Amino acid sequence: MKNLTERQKEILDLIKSYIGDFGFPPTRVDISKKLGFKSANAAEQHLRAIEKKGFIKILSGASRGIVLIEEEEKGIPVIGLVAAGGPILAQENIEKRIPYSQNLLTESVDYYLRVKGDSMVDIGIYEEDLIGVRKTKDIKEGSVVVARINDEVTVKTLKKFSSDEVVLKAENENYSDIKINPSVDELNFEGTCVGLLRNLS
Amino acid sequence: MKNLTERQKEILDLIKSYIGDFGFPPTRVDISKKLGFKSANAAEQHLRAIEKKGFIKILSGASRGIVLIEEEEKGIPVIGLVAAGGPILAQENIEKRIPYSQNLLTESVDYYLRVKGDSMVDIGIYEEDLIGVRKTKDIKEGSVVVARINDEVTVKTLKKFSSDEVVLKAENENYSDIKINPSVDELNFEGTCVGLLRNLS
DNA sequence: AGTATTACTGTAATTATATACAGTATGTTA
DNA sequence: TAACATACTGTATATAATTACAGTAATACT
Repeated sequence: MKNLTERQKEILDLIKSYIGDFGFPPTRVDISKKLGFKSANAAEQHLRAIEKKGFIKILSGASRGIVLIEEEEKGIPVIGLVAAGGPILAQENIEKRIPYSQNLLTESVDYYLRVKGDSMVDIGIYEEDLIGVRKTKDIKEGSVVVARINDEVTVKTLKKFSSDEVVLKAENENYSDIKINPSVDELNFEGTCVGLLRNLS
Repeated sequence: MKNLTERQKEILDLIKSYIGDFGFPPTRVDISKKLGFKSANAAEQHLRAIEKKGFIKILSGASRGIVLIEEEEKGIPVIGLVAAGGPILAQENIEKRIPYSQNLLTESVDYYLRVKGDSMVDIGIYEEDLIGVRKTKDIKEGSVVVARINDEVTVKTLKKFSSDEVVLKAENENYSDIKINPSVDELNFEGTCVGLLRNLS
């Protein structure tokens, strides 16, 4: 997918906002009026260029037959199992995507991670829950973090974070703390947990 | 807003599903083809009838100029505190609304209810969580329900449901079961809990 | 019995729309 | 330097689409 020129972006944005306003795409004349073209053919040729670059599909013969091609990055990915050795957000880990939800969780979420195991039940995080994760390096002691220890991804509370020792706490009395020496084990923080979703019944 | 006839509903549904498929509304000819009309005017007259009843707006002169009129519900309501004496979904109870497009839970949700108190912590439902509620009379023992007892709204697990006794269980060992005799106390089930949202951090 | 509503067919006119073809001009790539 | 992409104007035309007008027929309401 090639990059659009400034003008082409402008036209694509116009199409999107027109659809937002009216519920259907603009005609070539509509576009030309809004952008001040004196010929509808200017719009036509822009549309063809945008189609060629893969951002829209023009349905031949149909009036207003402009179909927006969905961008891949639409919606927040839901991660099921994380395959060892790769990044969390690798395509193979993405179960599905759910529409952006800024209004739902107050902080912005980069992805949802499906919880495996019962290590966090004491703070109400259960198996199969989806936790909303925000990718950030700015993690604090006391917050629930997504950590990767030697390629294994885990969700725990960050109890202690210093240069010579990191302690991750499972919120379940049956589990004991995980103590990590960062110079021995490979430790990465993938993000902080900012919300939770659960499907009941 | 008058009621639509069966045929008119069929046409309105067709319009909605067509928009879902293509991203723009159908023409009169499109509608006629799908429903087997031999004259596009059949569609035209149905559209006028549907417009007259307030479900769509026809933009004169524009091709595919059918605008769906949104029903007043602009999203799933979030209920904070329920004022005594009124219905849960009364305007005064609605904190905000979450757009349908952002529905993250698999089952359909009629509203979200903000949890007050700690009576359900043992199954991971905490104060300030939002539970997704589905309005239904079809409730089962064992499921988490939203009940109204003498005008007070509460969230509990339905433990026993028979004609002479209803038992609601708080999922917190510090609380005891609520036993209700339906012939003495007024009991209504507002719905079942189908999901949960939590904002962390 | 008369009027209105629903649910269509059939024809036709007007206008809305897509789209081809012929240009002009500028800047970028091979 | 030729070929190509971008960014338009201007004209023209086929066809897509709306929409008016004239009917038919069944059912409901007053």
